Amino acid sequence: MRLPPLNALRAFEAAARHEGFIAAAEELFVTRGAISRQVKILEDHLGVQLFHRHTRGVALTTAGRRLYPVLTQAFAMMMQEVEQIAADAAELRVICPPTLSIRWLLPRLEQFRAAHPEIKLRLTTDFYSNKGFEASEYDLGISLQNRPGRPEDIEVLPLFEMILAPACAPSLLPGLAGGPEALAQHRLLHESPRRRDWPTWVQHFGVEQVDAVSGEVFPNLDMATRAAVMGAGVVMADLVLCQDELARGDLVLPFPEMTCGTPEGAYALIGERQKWHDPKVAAFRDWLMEGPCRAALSALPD
Amino acid sequence: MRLPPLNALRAFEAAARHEGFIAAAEELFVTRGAISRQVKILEDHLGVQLFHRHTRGVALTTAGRRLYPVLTQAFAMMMQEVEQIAADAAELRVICPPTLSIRWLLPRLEQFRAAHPEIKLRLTTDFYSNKGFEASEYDLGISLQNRPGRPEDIEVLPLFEMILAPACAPSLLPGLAGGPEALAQHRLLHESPRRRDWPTWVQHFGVEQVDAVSGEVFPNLDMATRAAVMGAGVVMADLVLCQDELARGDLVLPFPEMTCGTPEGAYALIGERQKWHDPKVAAFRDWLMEGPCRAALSALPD
DNA sequence: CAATTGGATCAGGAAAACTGACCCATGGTG
DNA sequence: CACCATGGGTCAGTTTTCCTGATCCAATTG
Repeated sequence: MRLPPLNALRAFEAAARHEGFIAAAEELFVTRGAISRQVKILEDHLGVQLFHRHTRGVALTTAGRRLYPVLTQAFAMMMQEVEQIAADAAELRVICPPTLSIRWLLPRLEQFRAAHPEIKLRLTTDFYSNKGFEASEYDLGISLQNRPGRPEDIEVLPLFEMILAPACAPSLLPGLAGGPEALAQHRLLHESPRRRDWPTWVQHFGVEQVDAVSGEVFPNLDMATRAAVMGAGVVMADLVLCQDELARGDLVLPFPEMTCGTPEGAYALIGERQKWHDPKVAAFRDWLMEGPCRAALSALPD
Repeated sequence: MRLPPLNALRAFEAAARHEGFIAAAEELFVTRGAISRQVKILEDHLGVQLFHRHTRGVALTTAGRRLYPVLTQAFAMMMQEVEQIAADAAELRVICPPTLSIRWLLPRLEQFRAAHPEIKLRLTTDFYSNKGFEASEYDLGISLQNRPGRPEDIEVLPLFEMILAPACAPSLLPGLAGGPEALAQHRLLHESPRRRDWPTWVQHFGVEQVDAVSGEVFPNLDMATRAAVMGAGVVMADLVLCQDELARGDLVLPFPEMTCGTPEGAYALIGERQKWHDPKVAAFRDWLMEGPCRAALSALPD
């Protein structure tokens, strides 16, 4: 047998739940006549009375009492999942590494929220591990462009180059007037044991006197930078992420001409290919390219 | 949020199950365009893509993979209950006591089935206990008219009177020529320890010499009657239920004028009032009154 | 005993669903 | 390499379903 008309099932369920057609009609935003008719349709389909009709109100028959809870449960199941999926779909989940998040993305996010109030953006500030997409925990991530072992179905959109240059508090400037070799006499500040920014720069410019792994280590570049502002040493700064300190003069570049990139390339927006043209994803992507990225590029040399 | 259009849910479920719109369309007896449209309606409602559209076929998205099994289960739940209820509704469950069933109802039932092929009649041949209706095990019962403690909402339709008269094999007739008192010299056959047919008759005609509870007991009147045919004794026969034996001369009535009724009254069709006008119940009732009952009445005296 | 309540019914009209013809892109085939 | 078959998208027009709103009806209530 074929499943009876679904609207009739829903009308019956509402009528049974409310123990009356009028209340059911109100719930479903229709008239009593509509409920009356739908219930009759279902009864005809099943070949059983589902309600006893009294002059005042209705009462479930044996068959009706049997059908009702099953329908309630089935509709509840559907409803719950549908609501959850719709709620999740309204969200855009983004993960961004700490320094980039706190120094660049987060301050600009209010702009995005204002431009797209319909999108519930949820930002996670943390380092990204590939399993975030597999577990469908995140719709988008910000990461570095070149990463080994990235799955084939991940789109990568470069945002802006990471440009490195040593930076320190103005008080340290005199001690570095002698040129890059003078760095050997200073404490180097590292963003993490994992990243290789000092070695990259030292190797790029062949400053052999400097021990590129000496100095102090922080969990992220933000903290290393703040330490540098306090005069604790020389940080290998990212020109974009430190632009505020540089603009204010809290940090200065002892060797402004000696900048280089990294093998990891630019910061990049990454996301599963299948979600790449999702409207929310597209909105975030477009906003990022139009606003924050353009601003970032203007902070870079050349 | 409101539940999305149910037809869209059904279309999606079928499409997901078949992994394609064409197969889903065939299942639901519509065109592919209809499925395509319904799926899109659901996607718009949820604000999520449910299928990835490839040039050849479709594939569920994360959201679709999540929604699909829930819908399948919910529809299956509904379907199962609906089918069961419809199947039960097509059945008419009747319970009838053994002797009446085997000697009267069952032989005539083929007639009913032929007249109403759409009704799946299921006969239970057993004694009736009131809980049969409460447990909605039976739609109709055949019982005796007067029974203490019968609930108020049970309809009772008398069928035909139970008329008692002693009956025996022709071979015993000479021994009873002396009149009812001669019964004292014969074995009495009882239909059950519960029924009081011999005492009723003996008391009605004041045959004091006869011990109305002596003799042999059977689980039902049918067996007692068959014993009587074998010459095992004298049974207190029901004229209607023994009409075949009487007509064939296998049994004879030694005192044909001495018949009486019982305090339990007529056989009666009983059923819950709320089911009394159910079409299947009405069909059975009407058939019973028109056919078998009329025939039964003609077998009775007066 | 009139007013109210809760449902049944029906003609007419609104809304949803479907059809059928067309389009498009792709992958296999002669 | 052209061509067909496949599988889906789209849209105007039509069918079907569904709903409305008015009218009945029967029983309860004040």
